[in-house]
Amino acid sequence: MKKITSQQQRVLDCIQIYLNKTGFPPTRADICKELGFKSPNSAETHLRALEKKGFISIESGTSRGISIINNDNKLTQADNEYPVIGLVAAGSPTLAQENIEQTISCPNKFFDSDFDYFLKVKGLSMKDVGIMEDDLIAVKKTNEVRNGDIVIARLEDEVTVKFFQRKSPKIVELEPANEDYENIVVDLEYQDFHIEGKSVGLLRKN
Amino acid sequence: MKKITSQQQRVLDCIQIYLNKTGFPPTRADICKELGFKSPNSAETHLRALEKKGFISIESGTSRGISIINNDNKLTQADNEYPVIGLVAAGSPTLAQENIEQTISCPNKFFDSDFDYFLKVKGLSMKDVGIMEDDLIAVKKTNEVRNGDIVIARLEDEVTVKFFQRKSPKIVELEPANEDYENIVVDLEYQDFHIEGKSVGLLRKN
DNA sequence: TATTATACTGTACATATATTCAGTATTTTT
DNA sequence: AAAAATACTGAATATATGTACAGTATAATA
Repeated sequence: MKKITSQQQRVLDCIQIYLNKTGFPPTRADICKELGFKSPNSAETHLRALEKKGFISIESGTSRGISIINNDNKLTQADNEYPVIGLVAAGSPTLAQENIEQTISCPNKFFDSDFDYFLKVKGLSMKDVGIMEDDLIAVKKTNEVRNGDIVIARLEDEVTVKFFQRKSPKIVELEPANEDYENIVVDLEYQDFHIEGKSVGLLRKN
Repeated sequence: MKKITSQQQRVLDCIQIYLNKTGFPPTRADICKELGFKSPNSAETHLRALEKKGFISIESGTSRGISIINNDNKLTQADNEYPVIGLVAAGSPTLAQENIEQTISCPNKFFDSDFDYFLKVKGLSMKDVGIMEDDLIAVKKTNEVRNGDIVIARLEDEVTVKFFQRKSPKIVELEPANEDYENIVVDLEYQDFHIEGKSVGLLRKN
């Protein structure tokens, strides 16, 4: 696929938005109205460029005969149902009671990594990295985590979301992103500690 | 949903098949050709019946202005491609250059409201409400906003994300959620100001 | 039984729309 | 340095298309 200019991308984008909104492609005039062009030929030349580069196809002599060519994954991109699990824990972890509140339909490769469920955040212990109350964290179940990862960890009966930091073979520190909260030092030898998974993304509805 | 006749079902199927094949809806003549009718009015009356019964909507005076109304849970609950638009502006708005970086496949009803595109955030002017650099805001294109809404606004040549607050008929205030940034007072009489849309959700990949 | 909905053919026309031609100017590529 | 691509305005036009009007006929409904 050849490279696209910013203006051509705007036109392509405009077509997609128009399609999403109306269910059918725009006319040249529609594109002009949307992007502020004053001549239908402005849209026309952009469309021709997009066609030449293989981003769209244009059916000659056909009104609204534009279709966006999807280079790769399209029809096989089935959605999965992902459960939303409530984190009852407050800033310092309190409870680990998992209850599935709902499911969300979402493409498999929605985040950069695959994931297993959404976790609904309680408390503001990670607010400085933009994780707010009721946000949904996309969690990948794994215990392979690195220093600096945002992890979902269970300490005794309490589940929490924090930065992971291994201090020594037997000491792990869970660090909040909020100066009102304090680091949690975990001694693996004497405490029941488990990494549930790590955050690979975030979803917020408002 | 009212009951459909077999001929009307044939027409509805024809529209869907045509859409799948071409990417845009058929004309009356297309339907006639496909189903063997000899008058465009045959298609027209069927379309009117389908519209009356709520299966499709028809945009008056618009070529190929047919869209199939999704009676929710369908097997073909296809995702839409939503463009990701880069916001080059920093905390205080700097540039309005829109460049689409990618598209994201996402279910239509992913957020509580429908939306038109994702906006990639630059700067930290809304960090206190958990909107961080490179977050993707789901934007619904509208200019109907209320006080307290998170809006995407254009002031002169600069696009920014802020809280919306109407102070008087001619004065609007754009308020950041970060004490390091200051409110922007807009005089609608003397400044070129436009509401691009409002935030209906947020997506973060990490 | 009268009325409405369904299911067509056929003609006609206003307008919605694609598309060409003529320009101007800047940027990128060769 | 020349050629091609990009990025427009503006006007003109052939045709693609929606849509109304005039009929005919049968089935469903009130």
